[in-house]
Amino acid sequence: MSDHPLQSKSVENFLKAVYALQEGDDRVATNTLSDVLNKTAPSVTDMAQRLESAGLVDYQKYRGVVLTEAGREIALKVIRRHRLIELYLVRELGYQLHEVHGEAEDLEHAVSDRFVEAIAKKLGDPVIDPHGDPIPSADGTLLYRHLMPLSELEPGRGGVIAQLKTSDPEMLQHMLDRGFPLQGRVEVIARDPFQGPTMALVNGIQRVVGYHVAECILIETSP
Amino acid sequence: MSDHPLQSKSVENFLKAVYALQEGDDRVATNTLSDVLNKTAPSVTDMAQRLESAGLVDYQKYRGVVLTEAGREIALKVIRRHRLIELYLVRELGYQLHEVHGEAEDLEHAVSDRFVEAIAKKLGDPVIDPHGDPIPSADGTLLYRHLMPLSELEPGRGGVIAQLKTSDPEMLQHMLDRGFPLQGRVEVIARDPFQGPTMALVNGIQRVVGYHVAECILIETSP
DNA sequence: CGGTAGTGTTCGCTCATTCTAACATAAGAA
DNA sequence: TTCTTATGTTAGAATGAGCGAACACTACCG
Ligand SMILES: [Mn+2]
Ligand SMILES: [Mn+2]
Ligand SMILES: [Mn+2]
Ligand SMILES: [Mn+2]
Repeated sequence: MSDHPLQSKSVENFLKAVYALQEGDDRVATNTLSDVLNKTAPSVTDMAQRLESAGLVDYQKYRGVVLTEAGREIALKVIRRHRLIELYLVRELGYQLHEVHGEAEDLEHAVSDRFVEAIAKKLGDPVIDPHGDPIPSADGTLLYRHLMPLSELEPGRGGVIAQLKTSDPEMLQHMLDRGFPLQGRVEVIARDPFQGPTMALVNGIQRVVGYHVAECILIETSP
Repeated sequence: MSDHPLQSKSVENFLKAVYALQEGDDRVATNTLSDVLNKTAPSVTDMAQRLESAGLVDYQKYRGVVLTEAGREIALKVIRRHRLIELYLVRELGYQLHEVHGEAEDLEHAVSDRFVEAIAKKLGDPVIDPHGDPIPSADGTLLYRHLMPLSELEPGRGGVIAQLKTSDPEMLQHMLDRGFPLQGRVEVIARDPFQGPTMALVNGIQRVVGYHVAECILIETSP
């Protein structure tokens, strides 16, 4: 427990990464963060210690990190910014889907609350960003949906493409190239074994996509 | 002469400040920069030396600093960003005039070229920002206008309010409160001596404003 | 239980930014 | 011209952010 004001690009990115990796209550390993953030392990340990003493994470030597409530609040705020900015870029400034993540990754650390709420209002307080991720509300609430990876849908089952879960512009582009747009109606026809490709009908057209990509195409299933 | 990539908020703000203070060829004193940037003198000297060795300014011990061509290019680019952002905030996001400077001061360091050109296009490639400052074009050209401070206009003379030359939100608010909006048609009626107030007709209504504020209200004069 | 492979931390450095205190120079007054 | 004051620079230190090399734990295998 400390006071330190502590805020910066590095800190915000760190907290966001912890939030994203920390499913449930699991502690996040420093080396995992090292990979995700593209920083060396010593840098991550160092940041973990600084944020621990700032009260934003609970860090325990050799057993990783979890967000405190204060840390979680900041993470959600940054994620809200990120996703609203992405949507704004697509809707108001003509960005392509694959262009927005990089830009938002920087802008999220520079815009004021005033700015965020102005674009939120202009966009009509949206709840989903252009990749299909939920946008946290100003008070930190997230829309919950139970989504299944396309890679796990049995042949015969289907639904709507609800999320393209990647921030890699190349993969995103690939998904669209292969004919899997957000909101598309999809029905699985078949899947090869050994992590083979999935064949599916998307909006009535037959499409094929590899296993690892299909893992990142999330479906809101219908009976 | 060096290579260093060197780019950052501090550097960009420094170059912008030098640009603004450097009328003609005059060297800018480190202490002047110290005031404007709200940094101590040693910090400024230090930055001057680092930018000298990066080839962005010409710094001479005890005689201040001038931009090199490379430095000027960066300064103009940052100013373009700043002013386009200000205009965008007013036109598209409903900001008040006095709110935009602070926001732009941060955003100018975070937005990409892609972003700047997107908003420039959306705004119709404007040449004047919401304070009346000229917006440098992408290739660094500035609209030139010969403007006179209201404080120097003889009684009987007049013109159009072309620029409110302050970044202080309070002063800006004050100018508008006193009835001196951009584009207003103004005619000087009288002025008290000893740096006294100026009386003027603005859009037909009689107004009064103090000397120091009148110095910052720039007029495009008519015969 | 003991040993090793893999994980995670410390140590010691570097750079950018900023500050305070101490020192140096330049410019104008006498 | 010499002295004083105002202006400007160095010295020394701190903080945040990162890195590579060396060291320390854990966990799992036999
Ligand atoms: Mn994103
Ligand atoms: Mn970011
Ligand atoms: Mn401004
Ligand atoms: Mn700035």
